[in-house]
Amino acid sequence: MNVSSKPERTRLSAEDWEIAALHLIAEQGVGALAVEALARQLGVTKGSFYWHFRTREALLNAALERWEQYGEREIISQIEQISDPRKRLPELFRRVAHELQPHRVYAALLKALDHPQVVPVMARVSQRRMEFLTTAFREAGLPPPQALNRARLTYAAYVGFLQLNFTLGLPRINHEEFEAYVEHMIATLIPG
Amino acid sequence: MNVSSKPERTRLSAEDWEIAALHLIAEQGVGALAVEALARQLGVTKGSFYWHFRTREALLNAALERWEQYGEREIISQIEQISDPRKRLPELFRRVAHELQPHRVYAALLKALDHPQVVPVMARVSQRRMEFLTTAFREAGLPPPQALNRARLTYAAYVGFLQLNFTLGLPRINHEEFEAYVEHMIATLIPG
DNA sequence: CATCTACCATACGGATGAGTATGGACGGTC
DNA sequence: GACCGTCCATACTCATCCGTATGGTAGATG
Repeated sequence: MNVSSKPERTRLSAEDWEIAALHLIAEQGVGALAVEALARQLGVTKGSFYWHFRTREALLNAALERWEQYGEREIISQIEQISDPRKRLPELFRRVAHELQPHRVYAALLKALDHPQVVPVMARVSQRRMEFLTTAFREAGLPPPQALNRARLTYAAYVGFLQLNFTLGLPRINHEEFEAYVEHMIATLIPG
Repeated sequence: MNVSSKPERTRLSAEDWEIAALHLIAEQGVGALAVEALARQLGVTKGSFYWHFRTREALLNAALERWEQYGEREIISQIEQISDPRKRLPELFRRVAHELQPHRVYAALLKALDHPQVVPVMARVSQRRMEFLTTAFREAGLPPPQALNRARLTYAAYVGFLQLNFTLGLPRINHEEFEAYVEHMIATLIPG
């Protein structure tokens, strides 16, 4: 469970590089993903990297693919197991609000949409979430066209919150105030 | 009315560089702001740049200051001249939705919040807009705490929409569908 | 124990971009 | 028309980072 400080004389695998890359992306963004910096952080040199990957692009693609496969879908599948459809959306809102850590990668990738490699990944992920939101709003009682627009509005609020919070830290909001904000979101966006 | 193609043998001023920098930021982001690239685009070389500015950072700061001073505040002051407070918010929503071009710089800066120079600028601008929104929601009939949370929600939706639209182009939405979305936002977020 | 393979270090080449040094062109001023 | 300040070109240096070439080591295998 060491992070980076110890020399830790163990050989590395491609997975190690991908995971380390995702951590670095989450903390410093896609632009900070440099092979020599990553190598230093892992206690090795470039010689190691270029044995596992052909290029820097290859690492980024592999990390993105890993994130899309493993780092996702848990929340959606958990919410889907809630029997009462009307309780799903409030629960979704509260969970996302209280477990923001897994969303750091998404927030970082959101700021890197000028890199052509991340666009298709983000398009797929966002599309899946949007569709999930849309059906959830339909099940909550909204007619189809309104459900789609409400999903758009909700997802935009989610994305904007990530930006304003992680990187700008604008709301400058304390804990209880944040709870009130979440409940306000629920009352405003969820019908019934 | 030439843009950049003609040699155009006129001397440049610091303002010219700042304006060109803002255009480049709006189109390609802060990361693409390189002095040699800007010089080529303006038909000169680096020698010109380093006469007007001491460093690249200085140009970025000057461009950001210019944007904060001139490129802003028009919308807010226009909206404030609407006599009926309850008509201000719908009008604000519709104007912002139909004049997205001036928001490109804001969207680009939103993705560059890891650069320490842009953080204070964005903090000030976002803070001003948030306060304007908060009072607008109060004037629209919301009690103060709810007005603040509604402003947070609205501004997050605005920021998220910029991200999902300009760079991801996710909604893939046509014109009439977009109009319906704007009206849905108005109906959902504005009381009364 | 010899060897082979997976993993890594070292040392390079090449490209890019920031910043510096210096000289030249051009218009206004006396 | 000589002079001077403004604006720009040219030609460097320096640092960074990607990618390559090549040799070395540690553990498994026969």
